[in-house]
Amino acid sequence: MTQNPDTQHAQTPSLPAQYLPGEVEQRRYERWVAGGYFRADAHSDKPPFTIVLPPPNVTGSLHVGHALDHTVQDALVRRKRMQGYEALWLPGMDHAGIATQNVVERQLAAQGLSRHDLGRERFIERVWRWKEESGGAILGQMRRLGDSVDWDRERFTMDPGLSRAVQTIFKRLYDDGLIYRAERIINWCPRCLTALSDIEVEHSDDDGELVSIRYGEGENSIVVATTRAETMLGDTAVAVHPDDDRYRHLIGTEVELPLTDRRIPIVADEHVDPEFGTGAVKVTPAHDPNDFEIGQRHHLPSLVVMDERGVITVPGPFEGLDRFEARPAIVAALREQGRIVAEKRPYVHSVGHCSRCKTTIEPRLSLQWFVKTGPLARAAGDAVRDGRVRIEPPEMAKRYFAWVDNMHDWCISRQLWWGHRIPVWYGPEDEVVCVGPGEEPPSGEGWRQDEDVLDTWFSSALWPFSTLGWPERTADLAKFYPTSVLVTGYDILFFWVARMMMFGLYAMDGRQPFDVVALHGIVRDQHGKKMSKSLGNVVDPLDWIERFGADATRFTLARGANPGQDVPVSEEWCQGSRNFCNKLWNATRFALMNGAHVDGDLPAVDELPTIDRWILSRLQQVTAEVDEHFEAFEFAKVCDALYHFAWDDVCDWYLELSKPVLAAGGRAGEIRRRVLGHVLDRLLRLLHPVLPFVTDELWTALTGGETVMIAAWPTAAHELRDEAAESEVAMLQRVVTEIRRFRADQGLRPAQRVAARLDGLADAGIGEHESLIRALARLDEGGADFRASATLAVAGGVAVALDTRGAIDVAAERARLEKDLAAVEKELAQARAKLANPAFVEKAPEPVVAKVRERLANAEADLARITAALEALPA
RNA sequence: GGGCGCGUAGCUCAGUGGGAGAGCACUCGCCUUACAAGCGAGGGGUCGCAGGUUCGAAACCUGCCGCGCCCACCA
Repeated sequence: MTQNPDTQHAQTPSLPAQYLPGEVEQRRYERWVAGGYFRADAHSDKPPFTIVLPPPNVTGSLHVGHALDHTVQDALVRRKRMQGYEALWLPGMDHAGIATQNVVERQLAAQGLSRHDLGRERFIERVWRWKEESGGAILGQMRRLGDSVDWDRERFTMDPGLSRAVQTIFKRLYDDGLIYRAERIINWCPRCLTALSDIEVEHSDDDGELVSIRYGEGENSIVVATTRAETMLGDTAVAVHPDDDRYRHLIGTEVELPLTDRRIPIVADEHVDPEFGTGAVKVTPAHDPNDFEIGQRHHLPSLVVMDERGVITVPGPFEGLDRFEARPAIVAALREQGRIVAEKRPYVHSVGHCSRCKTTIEPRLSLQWFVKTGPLARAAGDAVRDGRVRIEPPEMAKRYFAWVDNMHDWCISRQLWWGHRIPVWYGPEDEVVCVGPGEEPPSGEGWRQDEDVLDTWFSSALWPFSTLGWPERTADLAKFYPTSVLVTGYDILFFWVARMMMFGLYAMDGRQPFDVVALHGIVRDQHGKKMSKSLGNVVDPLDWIERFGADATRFTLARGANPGQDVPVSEEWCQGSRNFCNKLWNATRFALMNGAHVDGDLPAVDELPTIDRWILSRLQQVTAEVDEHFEAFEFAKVCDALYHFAWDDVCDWYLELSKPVLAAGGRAGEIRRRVLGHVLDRLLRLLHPVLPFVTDELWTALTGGETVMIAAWPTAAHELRDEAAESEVAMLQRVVTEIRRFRADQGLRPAQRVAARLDGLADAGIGEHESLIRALARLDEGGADFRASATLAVAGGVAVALDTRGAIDVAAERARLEKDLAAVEKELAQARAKLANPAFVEKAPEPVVAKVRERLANAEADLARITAALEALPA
C-alpha cells in the first residue's frame, strides 16, 4: 500500500484515514443497548410497528441466510423507529424438536450413547444444556450483526408462557373437534423413529425397478406391477379398474398370494389406472397411502409387515431382514417360482426422504394426532384472497394458495422427547382426557400421559401472539398485534407462514397474525449455486463481520435482496461494500476537516449557488426513491440509489466542486459548509437502517447528536427540487468529462498543466462555472498563441471549444472525431427515419416526438461541429 | 404429472412499450493534500431462438430451446 506520509499529517483529523469497524461496532452496540433505544413501550401513544423475528433453531449458529433475514428486518425496524413509530422487534429462538434432538443424539453417539441410555428426563436436561450453549452463540451473533431487537422481550418456544399457549390452543382445537387421534398412514422415518408431516418429507427421483409378479395360478392368475416387492407380504387384495375388460371376469374372485399361505380378493376400484403397468395393483393397506384408501373402501384388513425400523416382522424366511434386503430376497424367491414376468430397470420414480436425515420414508399405518386443517386452511387462504394479508412479491401468493387449498390433515404427534408433550391423558378404561392449562391432569391408577410431543411447527405457528403474552390479554398483545410485517425466506412459506395464518386467525378471533408477508430468497454463492458444505462455498457471517465489518456484510446482503429472489453474494462484493463504508467515512472526514456543520435551518434557497441547489435537489429525489423502495421491500434498490447518490453525486462531484469554495472561505464557503453538513446528515440518516454502525459513528461526529437511531427519518421536500440546477450541473459534468476524455486521449498526464481557452460556455448556460471547470479539468488560463484545437461534444447543440497551446496528437484526435462522427451519423439517420414516418408522428405521444426532434437537432449540430473540427485539424 | 420462475456485458443482476444500464472483472493513465479500501478515462452486449401484435419490442402474445425451483397418494 503506497501512502504518502505527507497526506497523513497536518490537520490531525479526529477520524483515522480508514474506517475500522471492529472497535466502533462493539462500542456502538453497547451504547444502543444501554440507552434503551431497542425497547418498545406498550403504553406509548405512537403507532405500533411490530416484527417478530422468525426464531432461529437452537441447532447451532446463524448462517448467512439468517444474516440476510435479520438485515432486512433490522432495516425495516430502524426506519420505522426513526419515522416515529413505537417499533418492536421481538427476538427469540425455536426449540426445533427433531432437528435439535438429532444434534444432541449425534453428540451422544460420539460417546457411544443413545438417548435411551440416559432416559427421557436426563436426555431432556442434556438438550436444555445444549440449548443454552447454542442459544448463547446465536445471541452473540445477533449483537454482532447489530440487530436492534428488544432484548427484554426475548422468547423461547419452550418458555413456560409459550408452553401454556401451546396447551391452550391444543385444548381449544380439541374441544372444537379440530384435533383428533386416528390410525392413518403417515410418513415414518425408520431412523428418527417418528412420524413426520407431509412437508417434512423431501421427494427425489430415485432409480428403482418395476417388477411384474404373477399372483395365483393358471387362468385365474393376475399380474401386478410394483416397485416395492417387499410389501407384498402385507397385501390383502389386488385391485383393477371396474371397466377393465381384461380383468372383469376376475373381480370378486380370489388369488393365492405367493410366498404366503393366504388367498386375497380381487376388487374393482376407480383409483386404478388401467394404462399403468399391467393395470392390476397389489393392495397393501398398511404400507401405502393409496392402498389404505382402497382398503377403507373395500373393508380390507391392514397387515403391518415391518417394525418401526423397517425390518420385516412376518414369520418365515424374510423375518428380520431390513426392507431393502427383503426386496431383492423376495424378488429372487418369486423368480425361483417363475412368478417374475417382467422387470424394467432402471425405473425412475419419486421417493420420499426424511428432510432431517435423508432416510427413505416408510409409509406406515399408525395411531397419531392430527389437526383437521380444512376450516383453518380455508380461513388462511381467504385472509390473503380478501387482501387482509398481502404477500410480497405477489407471485408467491400462487404458491401459497396452491398449498392451503390442497392441504391434507396435519400429523402433529412426534415420537420424540424434545418438545411440548401432548396434553392428553389416557385412562385405564381407554378414557381420553385433554388437559388444558391450569387444569389438574386425572390421577389415579392406570392414568398416563401421551408419550409423544408435538411437531415443532405447532408452537412456531403461535409465535406472533404467544410471544406477546397470549392467551393472557396483555398490553403487548393489545398494542403490537397484529404484527406489521413478517420477513422470511420463501422456503418456509408452507412450513411456517401458512400455519401461523391458520392458528393466528383461529386463536385471535379472525385477526391476522401479520399485515404483510415479505419474502426474500436464499443466499447463494457468486455463481448462483446453493451454499453447501460439500461445495465449500459456505459463508460464515461472523467471518465477514470480522474481516469487513457488520455494515459491509449487511450491505452486501441487502444489495442483492430483490423481493422473492435468491441473493448471490461473494467475498469480493463484500469488499466492495466495505469500500463503500470507507468512502462514507472519508467523505464525512473531509467535511469535518473543512468545517462542515449542522445547525439551524438551511440558508434561503434564493441565496444558494447552483451547486448547492443541485445537490439538495438530488437529495430530495433520492429521499423519495428510498422511501418508495422501502415500502415495496426493494432493498436492492434502496441500496443502489443511496450508493450512487453518495458515491457519484456527493463524493465525485459535490465534494470536488466544493473544494475551491471551501478553500476560499467567506460567505460562499460558509453556505457550502452548512449545505454539505446538511446533505451528509440526511444521507447518513437514510443509510442508517442498512449501515447502522458507521452511520451512527459518523453522524454523531458530524452533528454532536446523541444517536442517529432516533433522529427523524428524512422526508422529501418537493420545493427543493430544482430541474434547472440539475440540468445546469449535468451540462457542467458533460463538459468536464469531455475535456478529461480529450486529455486522456491525448496522453496528457493529470499533473501536466494545460493552458487552454474555453469558448461557448456562456452559450451552454454554464459561463459562471468556468473556474470550476478549469479546476476539475486541470486547465490553466490560455494565451493567444493557439496552434491546435479540439472541439468538444456537448448536448443541446452547443459546442465548447478547447484550444490547447501545445501541439496535439493529430492522429489520435482524428480517430476520435471520426468515431464520434460515425455515431452521430447513425443517430441522425435514426432520428430522420422516425420523423419521416407519418405513422410515428401521428400516433406517438407528443413528448416522444418532441424528444426525437430534439435528438435530431442535436445530432445535426454535432455533425456540423465535428466536421468543422476535422477540417480544422492540421493535415 | 401439475404449477411457478428465469435466460440482458466475462460474472452477478437491474431495466416491462419510445435514445441498451449498474456492481465486480478488464484496458490505459494517475499517490491530482477526504479516501490507492482511492481518482480520471476507456473497451465490451444482433437483450436465448423463431414468429406475431404495434408507428415503435429487451419489455406484450404464441411456439421452441436451455436452466432452476416448488408441489404431487407415478403401483
